Amino acid sequence: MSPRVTLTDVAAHAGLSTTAVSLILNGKTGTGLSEDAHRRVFASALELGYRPNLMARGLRTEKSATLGFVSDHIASTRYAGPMIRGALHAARERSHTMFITETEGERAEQERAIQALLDRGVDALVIATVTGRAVLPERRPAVPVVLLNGTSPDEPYASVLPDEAEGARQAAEHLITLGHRRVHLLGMPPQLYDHPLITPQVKRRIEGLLSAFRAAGVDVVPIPYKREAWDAETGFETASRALRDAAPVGAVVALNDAIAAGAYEAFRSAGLEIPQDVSVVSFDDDGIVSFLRPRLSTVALPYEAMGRRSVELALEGAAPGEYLEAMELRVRESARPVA
Amino acid sequence: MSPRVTLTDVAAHAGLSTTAVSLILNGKTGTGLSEDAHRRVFASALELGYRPNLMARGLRTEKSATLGFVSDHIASTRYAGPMIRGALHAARERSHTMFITETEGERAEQERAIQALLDRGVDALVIATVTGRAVLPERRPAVPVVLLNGTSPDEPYASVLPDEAEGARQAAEHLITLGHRRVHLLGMPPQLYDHPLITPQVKRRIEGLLSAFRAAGVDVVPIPYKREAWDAETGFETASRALRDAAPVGAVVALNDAIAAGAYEAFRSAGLEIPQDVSVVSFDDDGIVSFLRPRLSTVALPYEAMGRRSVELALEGAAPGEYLEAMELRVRESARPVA
DNA sequence: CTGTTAGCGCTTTCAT
DNA sequence: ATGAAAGCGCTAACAG
Repeated sequence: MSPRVTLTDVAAHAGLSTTAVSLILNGKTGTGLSEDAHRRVFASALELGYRPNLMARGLRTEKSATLGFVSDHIASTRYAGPMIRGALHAARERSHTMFITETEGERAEQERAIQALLDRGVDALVIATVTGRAVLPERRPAVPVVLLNGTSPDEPYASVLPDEAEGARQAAEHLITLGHRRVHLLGMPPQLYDHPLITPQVKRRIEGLLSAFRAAGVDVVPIPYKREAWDAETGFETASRALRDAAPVGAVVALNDAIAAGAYEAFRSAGLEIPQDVSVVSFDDDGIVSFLRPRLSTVALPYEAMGRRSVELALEGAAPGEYLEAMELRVRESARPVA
Repeated sequence: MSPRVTLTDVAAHAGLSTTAVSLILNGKTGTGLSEDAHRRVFASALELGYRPNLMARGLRTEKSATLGFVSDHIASTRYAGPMIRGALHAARERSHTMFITETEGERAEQERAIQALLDRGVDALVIATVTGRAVLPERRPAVPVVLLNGTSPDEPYASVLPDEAEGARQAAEHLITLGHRRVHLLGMPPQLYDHPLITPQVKRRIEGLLSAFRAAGVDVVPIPYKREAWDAETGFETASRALRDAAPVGAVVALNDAIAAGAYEAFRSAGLEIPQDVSVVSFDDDGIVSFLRPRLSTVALPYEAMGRRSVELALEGAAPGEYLEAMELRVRESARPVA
């Protein structure tokens, strides 16, 4: 409708030059502009409803107050949501606006997305993954890039990751403190390396568990998965196998919540009560298993905090390296002291 | 790193003016520029890796190839995901990039978000809601706006909605075709108007059901909810009440999937088999109840298609009015012919 | 067939 | 204490 109000309009209305108005509106200090000039400018801007044209400003300053969030998946998983929400909040607090794109994990699509964002002058890029495996851009963009929930094997990028080692330590510590001296690990990979499920994060989770238990002299019984999936079915199967081949089972660590859910089933079918007969501790705090009773004690993935952190780092152009976000054990009712 | 390649660079390299290059690169026709000029320009652009600066272009053309998606919730619900995905796809197909913001349904926050997006020159806005109740902008923005999954009571906006009336008709038709002559409606509102749960969409769902059943001479038994929530608990309670106060119960329509899930429980506790003893049809096709057995026959909400449609309409500046997206009955195993 | 010029709205030297 | 002028990269009248 009404043609946009520009700096020139405000200047005319305030009886000053655009220079003066720009200086004042941007809070530039040390420009001996009079008190009165300030007053007039603010009044005019307010009265006319002036809003700076950010594209024009960006053209001049090379800053767009905009950033790009490139994610492999956003709709198809419940993990993306919290990361995006955290990122969105951090961006908003810094008066930035966020472009979001979804790449389905395809390299070509990601390149297109990054290019499209760069063409629009984003100030920074966060490349997020829900799978834990980041796809790196072919050429390093000219703006800061941070990897969210994914690592860069060789090339140095800033990457935000959950502190799996410390989270694992807490899970182990919990069972140790409760007096358990023998613990089954449900969903262990048959071998630790070069396996599709084993992202660097997962490796740290497992190694953290192992080293904490070892340090405490706790007996660890790995129950590897057969199917390559960390789902409820695997949980059911590994728990059943533990009961059959490695009894007695007094405490288990499920490598994620879905496995824990399956294990619950298996233990129940076997007539065992949780936590009276067997203690369960798990990872992720995945909302989807909130229906479990007794409620699951699990180490939460800090997705929202990670999302937030990623844009903070991106906007301040943080140095390459790993930025770990704390994982926290949420103690509920699925584990208790050994009888 | 390398300073950005501009139009001027390409022009110099090709030995032409920026005008010629601009014309050629934008595929402007009818500008008798020589074949040779075309060749040289494309070659130069390619060789130098030229990418147009979209902010500069936008400053000139008033088009940014950008749009804003303003949603009340994105992380906290599983409905937002598909809408966003659909919108993202439509935007990408049209070489547009999408800003996403989350407002928590707060008017002030939404105003801020809209203003921020307008400041960045978005070409259009889609205002999405997962609650079904759109918050309208205080002043109508200067760019096209479409409401996604929400209506505008008074002011005329383009709004994309599920075709609830037709979806309801399909659900009713299904039971009618199976020979049911008496159907219980689980989760009916005590009165149809001025009730918190009753968005215009829901009203159409209910009225669609009622009119289809009435037309077929089917006996409808409404079982209103007590607690104001369409959740599993309400499903359990209404189904139990139907059994107790309005037996026999041979077929029910649950007003959404959560209610259906609760009803499953109630029927089972009462020793009834689905679908042998009672047929169940429902609405939403909410992934979260995919665990139900027998699998639920339900009328799917077309969220992804709606998301897609919303940006198509926004980008073409569609006229105010309602744009309905088809709902589809997904026939599975929860209903069968009357004995 | 091709080039000159102006200008989008803003910031930023540099003068005064 | 304030303003003139240049210029960010692009497009579009208008001339030749």
